[in-house]
Amino acid sequence: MIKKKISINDIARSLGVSKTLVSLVINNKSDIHGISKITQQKVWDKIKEMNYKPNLMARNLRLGRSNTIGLIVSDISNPFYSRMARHIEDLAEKKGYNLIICSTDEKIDKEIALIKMLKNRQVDGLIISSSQKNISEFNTLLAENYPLVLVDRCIPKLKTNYVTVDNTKGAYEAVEHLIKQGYERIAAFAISPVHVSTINDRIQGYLKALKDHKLNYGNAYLREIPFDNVKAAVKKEFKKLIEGKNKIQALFAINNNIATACMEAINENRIKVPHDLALVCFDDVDLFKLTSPTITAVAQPIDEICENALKFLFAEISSKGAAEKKKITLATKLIIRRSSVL
Amino acid sequence: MIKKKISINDIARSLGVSKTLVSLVINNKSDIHGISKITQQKVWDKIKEMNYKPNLMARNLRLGRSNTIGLIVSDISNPFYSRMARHIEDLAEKKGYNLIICSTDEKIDKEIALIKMLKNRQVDGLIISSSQKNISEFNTLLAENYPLVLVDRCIPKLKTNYVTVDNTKGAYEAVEHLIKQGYERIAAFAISPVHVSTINDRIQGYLKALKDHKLNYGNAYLREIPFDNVKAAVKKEFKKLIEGKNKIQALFAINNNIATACMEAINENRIKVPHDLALVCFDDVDLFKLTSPTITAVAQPIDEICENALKFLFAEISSKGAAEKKKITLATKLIIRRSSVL
DNA sequence: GTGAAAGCGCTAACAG
DNA sequence: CTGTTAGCGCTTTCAC
Repeated sequence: MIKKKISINDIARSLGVSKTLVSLVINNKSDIHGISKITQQKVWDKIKEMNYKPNLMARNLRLGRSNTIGLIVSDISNPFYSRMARHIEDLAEKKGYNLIICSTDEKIDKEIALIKMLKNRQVDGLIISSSQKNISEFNTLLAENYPLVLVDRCIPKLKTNYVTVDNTKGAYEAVEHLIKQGYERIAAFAISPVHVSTINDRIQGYLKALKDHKLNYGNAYLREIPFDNVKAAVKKEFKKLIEGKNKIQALFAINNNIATACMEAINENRIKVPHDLALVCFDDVDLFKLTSPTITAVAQPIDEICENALKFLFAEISSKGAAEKKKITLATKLIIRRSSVL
Repeated sequence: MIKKKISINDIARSLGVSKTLVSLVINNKSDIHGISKITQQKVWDKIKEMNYKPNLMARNLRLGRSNTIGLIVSDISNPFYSRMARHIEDLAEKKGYNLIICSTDEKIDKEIALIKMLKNRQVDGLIISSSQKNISEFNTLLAENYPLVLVDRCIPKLKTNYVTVDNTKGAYEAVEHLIKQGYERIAAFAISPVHVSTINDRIQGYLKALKDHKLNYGNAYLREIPFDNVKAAVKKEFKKLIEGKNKIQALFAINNNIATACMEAINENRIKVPHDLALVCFDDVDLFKLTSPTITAVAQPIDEICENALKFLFAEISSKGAAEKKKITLATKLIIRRSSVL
């Protein structure tokens, strides 16, 4: 059995003092309360001797906080989110906060359940890359002044903090780059749910680039890949698109997972990139510079995203949700590699 | 300001009943206490009406648990660990547990501090891929019957649960594969700290394979890359090893990060793989089948690792640390790709 | 300089 | 069937 943990009471009793005194010492408030150095030392000695550790759950209950922040993303094993998680972890730790990480698999209900659960756990603030279509859950959070910042995916009409990148522009630049290389029939593989801001914005960027450059086929080459069946769906659609008279010349993958699946489809079909088909992708992943060929990608400033998100979140936390809501959109960077340059 | 949260007391008062009653209803114990259906319904209605959410921190303090498990790894953005985290998250969630994820950057002191912090937070159990050299911290945990399972990296002499893979054999097979392909001067890039069981075992596997096949240069081609400077160090060592008369013919990268760095070094030096140099790697990553060339890798059964780890951990939790300590070593699988086959 | 007492929100033993 | 009471471990106001 786990040994009975020793509490502040045990320290107090064995020292013949009150637990108030011990608490004051522990929390470095003994000086302002004028507690003698001698007593202070005695307390510290006893704490060490008995190997006392404060119970943070009790402290937090009393203080009405948890020193925990919740991070909700679609899938923590996606390298984009795991890099984000890592950076957030580091920044949070500096302020004494820990991170509870939750994945939704793009399931709206699961996301809502997770938000509720984290609130019930008294998490001090939430960082969410949301799959939500409906904003009512967030309106509730806002009405409660719950510290919240949306990252990656945002909901502009919502009066809350967010930090994202210019997805439309990033996609536009990627597709424009393809056009300038002479490619005309450019397909795009989006991922469901398409209502998510990042995905939708990237689609808009794609469509706008086509239009601005007089490629008038609209969304004829736009495909939506279901989140839970990426590989199979990509393969199937890919096969269709590379056949026939109007077969595509280039492909825009809307995120790193789609790009990876595209590369597999490309290899299976023995397509030569960029000779037979060019590829660009939104999201950069370390290994994209080692694939064959290396993959042109739209890189996001992950560190900056996290730094801003936490700055906003801590402002909310310290103001109890009364901070001015800030919205920031960072720039992406197109990294041109071999998959799009003949 | 955050609105005053409503508590079980508010429900009880507004219903003119005791909070005991409300608590019983909430916890589905009303039937065994014979509380009338009518009263039950009234409670539920009021809960909905007032939008009451139980404060889990208070409940957990009372119950002496947190429904949280701590996961400590060297770096959550390493794909091996992020995939592990994801799977653990899913399994834990099914049992109503959440995950606090912490990265150590291989810093022993940080790991110890994190263990203490998580204990103070009353985390119900710990899953650790430890960088520890000294086992005293774990002995303390064991003496306290703290639910613990080591994953990935283990400390065999410790009487605790662990689940790992046969790193020695995995490395042996990888290196033997190289030898059978005719390569003789095979270097290995390990990563510090080398005392970590997985790394050490892989080194032993490498050395044993050399020895068993009469390659008697011992550790002449073994290099240790510092964890916090992988790319630069790999490049530097790589350059040295591919020059001169005894230049190497093959390279064994001890984990996925090292492999990635090796690939970059290979490209920079315009080395042709596998013609000029073969490469095998411990850890498989999705994108390794898309690199140029594709990379031969020792794959670990991540899902199985996690399933066992959680099975052990929950056994500890439910028995309050009195479960029989289990140790399991799973098999790896060598996935042969182009980087090692002429 | 120090202590008593209240209370954070919850559960559970016991009483009736 | 329902309520009283105690207490998880901690902080903090107020009193001496």
